[in-house]
Amino acid sequence: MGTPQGPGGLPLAPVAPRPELAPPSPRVGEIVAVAREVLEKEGPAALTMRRLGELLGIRAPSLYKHLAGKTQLEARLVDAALVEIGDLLHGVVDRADAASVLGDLLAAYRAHARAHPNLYRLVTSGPLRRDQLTAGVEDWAGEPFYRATGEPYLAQALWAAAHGTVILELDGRYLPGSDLDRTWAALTAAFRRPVDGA
Amino acid sequence: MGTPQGPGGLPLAPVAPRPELAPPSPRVGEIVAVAREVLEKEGPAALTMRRLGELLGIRAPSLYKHLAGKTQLEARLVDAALVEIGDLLHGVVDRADAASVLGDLLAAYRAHARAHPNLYRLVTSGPLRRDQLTAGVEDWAGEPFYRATGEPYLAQALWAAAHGTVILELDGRYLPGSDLDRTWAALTAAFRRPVDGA
DNA sequence: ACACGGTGGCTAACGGTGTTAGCCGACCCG
DNA sequence: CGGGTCGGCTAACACCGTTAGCCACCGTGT
Repeated sequence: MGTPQGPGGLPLAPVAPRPELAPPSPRVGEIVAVAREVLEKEGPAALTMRRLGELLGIRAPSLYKHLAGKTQLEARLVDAALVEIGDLLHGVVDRADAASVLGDLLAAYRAHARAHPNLYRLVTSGPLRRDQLTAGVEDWAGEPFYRATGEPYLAQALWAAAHGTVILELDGRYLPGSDLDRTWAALTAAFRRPVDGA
Repeated sequence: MGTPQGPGGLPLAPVAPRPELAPPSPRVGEIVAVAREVLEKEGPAALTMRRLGELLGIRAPSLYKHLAGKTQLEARLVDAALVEIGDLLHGVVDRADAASVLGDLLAAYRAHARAHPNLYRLVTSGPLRRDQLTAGVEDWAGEPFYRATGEPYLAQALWAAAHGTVILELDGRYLPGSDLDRTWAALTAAFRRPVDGA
């Protein structure tokens, strides 16, 4: 079984609908935007209700007039980030041909995570409160891996492997001096091999 | 290149020395033991200086007579856990033959993480403070992946993939209803393939 | 024109966290 | 018997998320 192909030898077309996020009130949108900036530029420890208030010219308790709590705020960030990464990866798969999908997909996944490490960590680590998220957004973000592999469990394994590889990179867990490009090449080769053969 | 084999067709012998943890004072050992129990049985949120003091019949500030701080305590836990998992995985590789190493190794890794989810999370997530750890313990714990693959970067990729797959499992991140055994089978197959061929 | 109600600020406060300072009793050793 | 170290204690600090309650403003309906 090779890479799944739609008409013209292309990878599978998307099947999950692109989710539409509920548009937040202007003030909420502003808060979420500031929160994202704080998270990305100052790190997770700085993502504090008081810090957000400070940047918004407001006291921390006033934030609760707009948001139910910090976890809901984080859910908004996760929501938006999932759509963003879903768009990115779908676009990559759209543009790739059967021979290069896998490498392109992994490269894009890695690049995005490295460009937004704190956001990536927020999205992917710890238990996920699905009830706080927009329905379908998770499927949308993960689907490119299915489009690239054509088999749901291989897709999950690929996604999980990519996640593991990138999160360890972000956290600096590899042995010092490692050439991470080679690690990624080894990972890509492992998942490409079944495609070459058979 | 197939699975690396030592004399008799076995996987590579260990090369990193098994690290010897500095024996803590009795009281420190007691604290670390209680901390581990709290972490595993009550979760990371309960791993609190005050909670530890309570269980030890002591006030939280008194803990600082024995430990430099919470991060050092966590480092002790990580240290011990790394040795433990290293022993486990080395033992698996010792007992396995070339055909089954990979599957056995991944199965053992997964089983250990699922048996101690909170400890596993502590060990593997977030930035690693190498200066707080016993030298060599990281190498020791990771080496079984090298022994099973014979190539350092393939070993890193395999470890990373295993980590990603298991951490998403622990955090309940896969789509509801997924048969995780199949995901693991897909992962194992991806890394076994290069061994079969060539 | 006036009262009303919602919106979105505010302060004060609570219970929780890790951590520091400083006190002091007990114990061991010279 | 004196002194030092060890290991407990209380008080306190700064910070966290969060709640309660107050109030000014502003748009709307009568």
